[in-house]
Amino acid sequence: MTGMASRTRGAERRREPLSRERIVAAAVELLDTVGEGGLTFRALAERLATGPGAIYWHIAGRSELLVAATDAVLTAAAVGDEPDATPHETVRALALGLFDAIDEHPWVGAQLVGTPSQSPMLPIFEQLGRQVRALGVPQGAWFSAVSALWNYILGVAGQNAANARMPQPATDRTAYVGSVADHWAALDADRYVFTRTVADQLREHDDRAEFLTGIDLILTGITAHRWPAG
Amino acid sequence: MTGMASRTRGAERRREPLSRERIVAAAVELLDTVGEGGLTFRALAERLATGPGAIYWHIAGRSELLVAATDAVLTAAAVGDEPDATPHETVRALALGLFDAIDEHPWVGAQLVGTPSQSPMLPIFEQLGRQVRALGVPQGAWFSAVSALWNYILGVAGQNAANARMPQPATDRTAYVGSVADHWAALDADRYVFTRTVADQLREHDDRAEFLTGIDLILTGITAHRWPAG
DNA sequence: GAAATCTCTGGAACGACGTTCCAGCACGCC
DNA sequence: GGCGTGCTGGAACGTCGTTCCAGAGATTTC
Repeated sequence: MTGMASRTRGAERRREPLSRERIVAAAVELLDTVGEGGLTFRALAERLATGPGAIYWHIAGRSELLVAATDAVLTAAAVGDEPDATPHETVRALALGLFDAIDEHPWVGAQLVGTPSQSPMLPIFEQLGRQVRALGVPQGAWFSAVSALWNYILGVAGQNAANARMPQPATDRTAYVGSVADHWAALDADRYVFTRTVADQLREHDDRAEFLTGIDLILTGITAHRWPAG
Repeated sequence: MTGMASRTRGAERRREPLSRERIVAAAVELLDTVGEGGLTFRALAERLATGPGAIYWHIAGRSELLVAATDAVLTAAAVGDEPDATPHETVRALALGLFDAIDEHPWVGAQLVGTPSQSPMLPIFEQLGRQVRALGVPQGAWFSAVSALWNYILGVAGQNAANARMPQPATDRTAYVGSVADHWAALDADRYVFTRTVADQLREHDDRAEFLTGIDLILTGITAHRWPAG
């Protein structure tokens, strides 16, 4: 497509025309810089040098824009599967790809937990399912096993989104975790024995490694669980 | 202006004054009947026969109101622990209590995933932690093990909240699940082999039982996992 | 008992939002 | 030229969270 006026209009327009892709790209940029609440049709219009009404010609509304933005980020972060990897490794790679995408764009996490199984997630669900099948889980338990993985991943996604929303957008994350850990360590000694004990583990933990540990945990459970006959 | 008799009968009490509790109770009622988006300071004021400004004397803002409503529901649903129960049974009871509370008030699920570890959840975290400890997990892995349970529970909470938000508030849930299952069954036969296969499991699954299966799965993983030395 | 003070009320108003409406532009086609 | 169509962008509508404030009761002070 060297597009020498093959389909484009003869004269170059003054500005690049609006398009669904340009709008979605601007929306992702806005979401990344100012957060979920910062995505406004007015701000978006200003960034695109137009008015709010023009955007509605290309996109039905705010929710469709959020779905499109999520889809754009997720398909860009899609993981190609290594043919020689074990099911365990493949699940880890899939989950890590999701984690990193959500870590980079926390609003994606909020969007994923806020809407029921959406189209951009279906391929990931499928890939997870195939690995579960390859782990030798009996067919009657496929749905349960994948659901466990699924809900865990969405839970972490939601927590990441919530953490990114809480303090000032630029506050240091370790400082925030540290303040929560301080709070835990100062709890009542009798009623919160356990929480006090793990305060330091909270302070020093690494989100990404912890997420992977949870994945391993569930995979261990999936293979070790005594599934009901079926 | 002849109103000398503006005073009501002596026995008739004046309208019950506003109070934080009355406001929170009305908010929970509103959230249960019209959903998360239906909680409006104007609707709340109308229900309390007052103006929006009066509410702000007792409660700082919308988010504090949501936290207070969540706290009210969660403390009302708190589970007392049976002394003779195994750790496994106790975790199941705790998780089920949370599940049922969220099932009855789906907006609680959205609230829990939308805010970082909040005060009303700390007791539950503590109780979960004690059971994990009782399961024999090495101390260095306490935080990881509880986090896995935690994130799974929050993931299910978020999905429940999302499901309750999607269709018309009164639409039958099984009909909705059925339509999703139909969609899954009609997917491309090559690219979605697995998803097609589990479409019927999705259609016939029971949310509550599935949730419990996931809990069992993670508990199995926690006890069977080869924790790193520490 | 009058006046001052405090607590609490509720209606009006502000600014921002999502969304709709519509007058008008630039083009493709006759 | 005229005309229709695809697209633009600014104005406007209704609703939201929130703030403001004049004042009603109740309570205290003189």
